Amino acid sequence: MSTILEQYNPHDLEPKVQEHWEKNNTFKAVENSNKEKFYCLSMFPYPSGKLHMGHVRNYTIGDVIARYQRLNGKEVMQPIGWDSFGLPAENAAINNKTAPAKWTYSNIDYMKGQLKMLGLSFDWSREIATCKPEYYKWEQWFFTELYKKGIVYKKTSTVNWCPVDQTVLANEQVQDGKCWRCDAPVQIKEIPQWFLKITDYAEELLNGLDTLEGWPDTVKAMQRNWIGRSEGLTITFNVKDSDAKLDVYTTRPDTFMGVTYVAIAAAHPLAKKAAENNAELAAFIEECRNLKVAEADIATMEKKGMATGLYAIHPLNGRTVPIMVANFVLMDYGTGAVMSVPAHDQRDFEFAKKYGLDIIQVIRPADGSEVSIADCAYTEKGLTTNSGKFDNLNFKEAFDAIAAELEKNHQGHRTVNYRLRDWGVSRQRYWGAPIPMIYMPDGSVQPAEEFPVRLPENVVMDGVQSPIKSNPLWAQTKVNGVDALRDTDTFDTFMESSWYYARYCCPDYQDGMLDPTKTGFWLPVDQYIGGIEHACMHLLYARFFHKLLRDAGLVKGDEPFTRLLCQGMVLADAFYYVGPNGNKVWVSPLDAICTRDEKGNIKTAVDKEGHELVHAGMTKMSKSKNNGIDPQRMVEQYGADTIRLFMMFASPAELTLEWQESGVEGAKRFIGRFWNSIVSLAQKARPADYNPSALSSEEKAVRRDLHKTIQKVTDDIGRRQTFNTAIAAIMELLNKAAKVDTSTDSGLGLAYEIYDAVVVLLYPIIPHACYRLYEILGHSESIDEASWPAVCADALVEDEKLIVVQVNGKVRSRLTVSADASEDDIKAKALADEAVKKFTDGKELKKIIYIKGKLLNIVAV
RNA sequence: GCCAGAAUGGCGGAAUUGGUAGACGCAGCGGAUUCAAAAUCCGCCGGUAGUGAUAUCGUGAGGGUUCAAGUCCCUCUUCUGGUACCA
Repeated sequence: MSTILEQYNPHDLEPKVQEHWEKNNTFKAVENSNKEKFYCLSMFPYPSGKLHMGHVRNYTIGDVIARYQRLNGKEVMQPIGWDSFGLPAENAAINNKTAPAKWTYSNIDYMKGQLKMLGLSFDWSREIATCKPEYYKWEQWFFTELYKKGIVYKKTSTVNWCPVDQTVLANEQVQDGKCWRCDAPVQIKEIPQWFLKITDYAEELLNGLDTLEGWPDTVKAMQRNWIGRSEGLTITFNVKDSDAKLDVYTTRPDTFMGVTYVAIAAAHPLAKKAAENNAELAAFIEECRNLKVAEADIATMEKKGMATGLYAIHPLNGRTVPIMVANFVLMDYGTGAVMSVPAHDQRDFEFAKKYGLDIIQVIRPADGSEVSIADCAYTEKGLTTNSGKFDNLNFKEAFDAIAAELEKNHQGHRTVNYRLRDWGVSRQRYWGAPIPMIYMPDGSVQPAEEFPVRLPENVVMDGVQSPIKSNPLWAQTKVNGVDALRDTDTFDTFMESSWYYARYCCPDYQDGMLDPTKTGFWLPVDQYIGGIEHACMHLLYARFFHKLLRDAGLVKGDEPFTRLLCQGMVLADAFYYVGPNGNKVWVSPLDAICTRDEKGNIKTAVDKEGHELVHAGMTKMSKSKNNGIDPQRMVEQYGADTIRLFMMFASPAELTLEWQESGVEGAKRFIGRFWNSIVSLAQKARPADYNPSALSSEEKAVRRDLHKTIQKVTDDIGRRQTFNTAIAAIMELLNKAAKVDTSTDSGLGLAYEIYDAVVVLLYPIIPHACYRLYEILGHSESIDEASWPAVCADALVEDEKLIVVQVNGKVRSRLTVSADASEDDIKAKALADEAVKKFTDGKELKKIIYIKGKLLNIVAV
């Protein structure tokens, strides 16, 4: 027998195993299989330059599920590609004096190598990059089809405008209300843009959530709130001494008699008209432009307003109420006007107090109690009061009565309203798919007919203007011999990510956007995995697109993703110091030298150059905060299996994961121990005849643990998706297995049974090590062809059970009883127990609660 | 602001349907091995009182429901994600 035992050396082993997979096309997914299909998809990455830990977490989770399903006999498709259009490429291109395309393609190359190092079981033959014309041409085609169907329309909408650079800014590019490049205060500007009518599908998108049993409730709740269906009233106010009318929408018609003013957007036509003869108002309207378009900014800014001098006439009580311009009312949303009931809405209340507007209480508590509206609005629903003939009605009665009255007068009607807004897809940027629309000299618009409308890749970025806008030649085209101009805007990149999952089914299909046969086979995606940050936007857009594709006959079924797992962020400590210009300079946590208090919290930190650092806490790993931990460096140091194991063990998938180097060390030690156990076991040949029923009772107990563990790991990975507890259960089992005496044939047989099973249980998580260990255990076929271990029901039978005995809810004793002990036996034994008697002596037994096979609680006073 | 999460030992976390709080791992401490170190192996490891058996307190804060609450309900605090042009 050889005395040199094979050492665990991931740097030697992992590339070899990966080469084997690549050579054998092990993970190529085929449609003509007799196995059940399983489509496992992780959200594709933006090729930012390097893989980050968020990617590693995402793809490791996906890979564990994919490999688990393969072991369970499924034909698994796990594709990967690149979400390769987007803003960062433009910024990087400027910084690195290169073209976005070149930068993007080289990033893809590099990151592809990094993904391969992780040993992920992707079918690389299906790789997609969305910035390639072969991909986006179909999106452009589909957009023109949607245009023909009336799903696409154009309207003006607001953007962040830098008046100095004369360019549109993303919300991200606005910092403290100023342009990130030139520091000029940003303004709101209205420009014409293309929209997709997602609101036409609002009801279906909302109702569809009820069918998504495999989605987390939290995501469904977020989408429900995002769609924000409400039932209310659209009410028309006449404007005093004018023909103009104002439409408002309210979900609280019961408060209607308490309206004391109407607020309109600064961009509202009435406001503009009123400002013509009012310099002060014109100045205020101008001031309202100094804003960011982001909802969070609007919601938290100081609420300001100014009277227009115009009055609206209340349709039911004839009262004239002032029309105010308010900075928090936006023309984009709803009708650009809102009715205000300060007595029963907190924002209206504060606004009314500030500008001396009337506050009239029209709702009182239903229980008859008094409520003061001196300090804040009363926003509960109750009974109407001070409402004339509508008095003493509850919410629904008041709603119905007021709606009926307004409908009779033709001044209002019931409306179902959605918070969801139509999807604006125009971007004034270069690095995206050109919008395939053409403007004719007569002002008409028509869709392009040839695809792709190609984006030039060899361009020079000036840092301000899109190259397809600054080069007038690009837009020039001819339609039937007539000179015309192309749209120079590009698509929102959420367009590409809304249908990539379907294109993976047929990445090379030339005859159309999608091959219905292939999508029919693979769709829906059985398991989708991605970050919770996409809960509302990407996941809603993709669901919407799926319905559009369905209506075009390109896919079947109503929903694209059957089961969804939203992984948490990967966090690391972030540090910065304040630079010479008052800017924050972020320092990598690897370069921060910390002192900690007795609780282990970071007290002070300095970097190598001696800058005193501010600890910004554990935050999402990001480029902007320079707190990314480089996965490649980690794989080079520890091996892919160790990184995979740590990621799956350190935290449940849906929660945040805090990067801790010591935890990685622990993961590596575990693999090493597991390796050594198997290598030394394999020094002894398998016993020829292994008979589990001949095991000693101690051995039987360990075998029971093995089969309980198989059962638990199956449930944890397959149903619960709590990979961390699956790993903990395996560790626990292996701690016990290490104590099995292998000097007897029965013990040796048991050890082989355990390690044969555990190698397969761990294969989804640490595939490289398990690949080799399976060989070392003496199996002739590859572990890639193995099957998930089966639970042996006989092994699970227990002859004893543990009953916890409580007195008044506190644990006082534990009883081991035979498995068939009756409730009365257990009660008698518990009451006779010394430790129990100590707490029941001299007391009256009120009752005894027995939870079968688990617990007995004696209530004694 | 609004929507959705999260908070449990020194740390990451476990407790699946209201039923033993702290599984598993990290760090730490003690020991074995070693010339020594690394690696490895064994043991201990929430607070307080006690030599100990044990008792008692303890799951962000404050209330409540229950025989029983980390878990359910109400109020609040802090942190995280999203908030429609970052992806």
